[in-house]
Order: sequence, then C-alpha cells, then structure tokens
Amino acid sequence: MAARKETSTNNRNREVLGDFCGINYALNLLGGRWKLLILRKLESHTLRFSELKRTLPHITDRMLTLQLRELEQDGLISRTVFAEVPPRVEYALTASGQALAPTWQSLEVWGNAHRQAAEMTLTDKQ
Amino acid sequence: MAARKETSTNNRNREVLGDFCGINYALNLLGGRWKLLILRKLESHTLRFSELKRTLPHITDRMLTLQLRELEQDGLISRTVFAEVPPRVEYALTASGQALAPTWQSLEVWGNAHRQAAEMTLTDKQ
DNA sequence: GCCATTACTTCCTTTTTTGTGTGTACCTCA
DNA sequence: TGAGGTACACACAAAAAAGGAAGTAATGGC
Repeated sequence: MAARKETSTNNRNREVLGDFCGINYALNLLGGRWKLLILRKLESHTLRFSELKRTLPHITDRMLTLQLRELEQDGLISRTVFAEVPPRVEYALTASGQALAPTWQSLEVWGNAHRQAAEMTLTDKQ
Repeated sequence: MAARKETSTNNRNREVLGDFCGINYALNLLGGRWKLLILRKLESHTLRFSELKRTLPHITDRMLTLQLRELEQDGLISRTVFAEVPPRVEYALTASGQALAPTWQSLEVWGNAHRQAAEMTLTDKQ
C-alpha cells in the first residue's frame, strides 16, 4: 500500500496542501499513475479485474490491485465480489466518481490541445 | 531535476501512457506536488519568486525552483528576468497555462464537494 | 569592510511510488 | 491427475519525488 510515514515532512506537506485547497485534496486521491485511466474505463460500464487489466497497457496485477484499493477507499469506485469460482469481482464508479467525469474530459481536451501546441513549436524551431 | 532513467519500465510506462491519452499527458506535466497550486496563484497576476514562495506554505527554495523550471519547460509559464540587483524574476501564465484554468477550477469544485461527502459518510459511521 | 537582499545552485538523505517474481485457493473441465 | 482460469497477497528491488542544509553573485546602504 501507500505506507506513508506519518511524521515525514513529505507526508505533512501532502496533508497540509490537501487541507489548503480542493485541488490538492483531489490530486491526493487521483495522483496514482493509473487512476484516472481506470476511472475513465469505468465511465461507460462496470468492468471486472481481468477486463480492466486487458484495457490498461503494461499494468501489472499488483499495480492494478493497489490502485483499485485506493480508489475504493477514497470512495471513487465500488467493488462487488461474486461468490463464484473462478472468482468474479466487478468495479464501478460511485456517484462521486461519476461526478468527476467532466473534469477528466476537460483535462483530456486540454492535454491533446497542449500536446499539439508543443509539437508545433518544436517543428517551428527546426 | 526529474533525472529520469530512460530505460526503466517506470519511465517507459509514463511515456506510453502519455501517448495513449491526453489525460496522462496532462498528468505528466501537472503531477508535481506544487504545480497546480503555482499555476493557480499565477492566474490573477504575475508573481516573482519570493512572492510565490510566501504564498505557498512550507515550500523550499529548491522545490519552488524545480517546479517552476519544469512548468516553464513544459510551456505552462513564462519566466522574465530583470537585470537588476537584487535580482527580479517574474513568472506568468502562458496562453496554454491560462487555458487550463477552467479545468483546475472544476477540479477544485469537485475536490471540495468530495471532501464534504467523505466527511459526511465518516460522521454517519460514528 | 560588512551586512542584507534575491533568486537561485549543489550535494546529499529520506520518503514514496512503481515494478518483479513467485505463490495461493478454489473449482471445472479434459 | 493435471492443467487452467481468477483475483489477488507477499517479499523484495529499483526508480522517482521530495526535502535539508549550505553556498553564491552582484550590488546598495551603513
């Protein structure tokens, strides 16, 4: 898990900034490498562990597990276990998770636009 | 600086995800602890190094320098040096940086709402 | 000459995040 | 009997991010 050291300046800063403004509070929840990607995959439908894994390039079991756990603890996704063999576990967005959709969409739009702009200034310089 | 290791899986994943979607491209630029905060401070006016430092609780010179450098390299802020003594350096948002304002505003709104929701479920459980 | 100010830089340590490899319980189907 | 699938857990290693402490150049004021 995260296993943070309560007493570290690093961790205190993290908390201070989280209290300080909603932006950093949000970033504390969404900062993991695969988190927003996972949320976006769940936007249109519920998915199970193995399905998520297939859609996320290069993710390992461990990373997927970790990120899902944290998202669940932070109330962004829900986890439903079906008592079957082989096991089946389904992940879905919570209301809070869904409420974030417009934000990541606007981040995606900005990201693509900014990448284009960056590439253009690159070719300008050549 | 970031000093990333070209050959690491960690770094390759970072790049792969950045290419994969605008969200992760954006996150690669905005992931630093103080970056969005800095951008937001610059939203209303140009600020110099020492002014930024005063408004960001607990940040060190080193961290502020690093984050500003990266933001500048990524085209989100501009840096203007005045040939005076003592030195004066002013930071401002670029057009791209300003274009991101609605996104961090919506992140802030969501963050505050989600924190409230989280606190309510906490008190529910008590 | 000495101190203060500003915006850094450098070297080093600690903390956090990410990745690797292996193992497991359960049942089903061949 | 034995392989295969699912959704993990655990111990460990590597890399990245963050922080700490000290130093620097230039100049103006005392």
